[in-house]
Amino acid sequence: MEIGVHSIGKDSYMRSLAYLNVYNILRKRIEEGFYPVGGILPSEPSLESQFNVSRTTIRKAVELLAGEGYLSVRQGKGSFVLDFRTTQRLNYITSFTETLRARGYEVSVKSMVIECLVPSTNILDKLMLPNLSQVVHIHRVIIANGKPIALMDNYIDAKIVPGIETFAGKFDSLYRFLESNYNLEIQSATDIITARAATINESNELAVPVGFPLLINMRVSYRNGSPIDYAVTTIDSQRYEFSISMIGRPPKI
Amino acid sequence: MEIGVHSIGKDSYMRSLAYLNVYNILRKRIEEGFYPVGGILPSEPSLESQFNVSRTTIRKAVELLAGEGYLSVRQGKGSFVLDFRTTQRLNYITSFTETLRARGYEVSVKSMVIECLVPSTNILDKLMLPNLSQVVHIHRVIIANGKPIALMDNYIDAKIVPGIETFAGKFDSLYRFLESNYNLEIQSATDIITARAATINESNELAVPVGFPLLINMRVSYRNGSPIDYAVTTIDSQRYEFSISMIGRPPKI
DNA sequence: AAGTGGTCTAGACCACGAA
DNA sequence: TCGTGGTCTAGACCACTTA
Repeated sequence: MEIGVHSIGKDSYMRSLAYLNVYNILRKRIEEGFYPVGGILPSEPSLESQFNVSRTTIRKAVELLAGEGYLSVRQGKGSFVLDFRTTQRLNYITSFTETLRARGYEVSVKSMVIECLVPSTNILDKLMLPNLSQVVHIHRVIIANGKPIALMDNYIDAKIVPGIETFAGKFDSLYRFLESNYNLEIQSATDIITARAATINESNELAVPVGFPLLINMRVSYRNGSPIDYAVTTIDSQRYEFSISMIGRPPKI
Repeated sequence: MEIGVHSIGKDSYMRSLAYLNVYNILRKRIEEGFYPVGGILPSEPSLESQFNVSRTTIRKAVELLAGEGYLSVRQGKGSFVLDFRTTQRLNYITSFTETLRARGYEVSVKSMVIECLVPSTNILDKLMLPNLSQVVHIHRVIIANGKPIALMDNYIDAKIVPGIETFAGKFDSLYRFLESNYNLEIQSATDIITARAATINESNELAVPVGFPLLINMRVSYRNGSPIDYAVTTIDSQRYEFSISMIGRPPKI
């Protein structure tokens, strides 16, 4: 198997980094059963020569796969292929609107504003974008059973969603929209959940008193290890809860 | 999902791994303000010569710190010290006290009350116990760095933890205690996270104003499919947030 | 142009697990 | 003992930011 050594410039998403190439090929082989579930990956030295790259590169690819639940890497034994189809059911990524619908709510979007701007460095940090990058900001008010339940603010690198302004009001599940229109399939995400008191603006948009406790969910969504979307969801705490299932104890240090 | 991120600094049998040493020293400097929040870490080449290790070692330490929310690492600019608040990765079942300790907090328990009672039907439902069952209730105030951070209320079927009253004040990680003293290893759990305003009692115990937003975590822990523990954690939202990592999209319907 | 982090190489030795 | 992953070195060049 040959790996393109260097392809310079191009689109920032077509860059062929060696470890990403290895990662993508290995992942495909796992998903297609070339490396069967329960089986063992070739050893790292073997992959080195197979892909003609250094150990560092192999290890970075394997680390990504292990982090996403494809592999269990054990010193002295090898890297075992996990049943990714079941592990993914534990904490899978759900869009907020999809979750509400699954709970039997009648969901709609009251208003949607799409604008292009240069956001705060905090948001650029989350998206790992350089200074002064243009970002698309989508603001929505989510209505469940006729009453506002949450505010959603999404931030996406403007380069990867050209022309998205023309779709204002024409979608409500952003994930599904990104998948079908831009071929941007989210693979992993990290949420941070906290709580705080409602501001005046929020109390107006959500129809709750000022100071009312709100649930805040900040999510960074990734594809191939790169952040795609930063989403802040501001939720009426009286009408929504997060539910999380877990298995096992943390790795011992 | 990160692998092996929760390195504990003050481990008694601390292996002299170079990257862990660098990690611990840098983390300590950040927590003590030697590298102030908003400031910038010395460059990686500078750290190389300062610690007399290779770039790989420095990068691994920095990667750990970034993964734990201490640093924002930006190409071409540097590594910036973030305003870290404690976060919990929920992919694994973690005890609240264990998580706080892993983040370098000085954790103690201000008061612990263990009592035996017949709880509300809501709690009996969660534990799948018949009406009028006796349940052990453990109430604790968790102190982090000298200030109350959370109230913990655990409910356990009295039959499976005989004599637990005699251990009042003698443990702080309940999971570890159940594992070692009753051979009750938790295998899975489901959390529900919500938010609400602090009551008068809660405002007294947590030293926050009445009406202040609190994070509420309700967890049912299972072993062999049977509920073992129902835990309600009532948390100062200014000092703690939950972190969840997810993989993949839900199965299509 | 200079300095930063990002990637990568070609080695080396160590710690662990199985034969 | 041998093969596995875990750690580490001393370089090198690339990509991004700032000046």
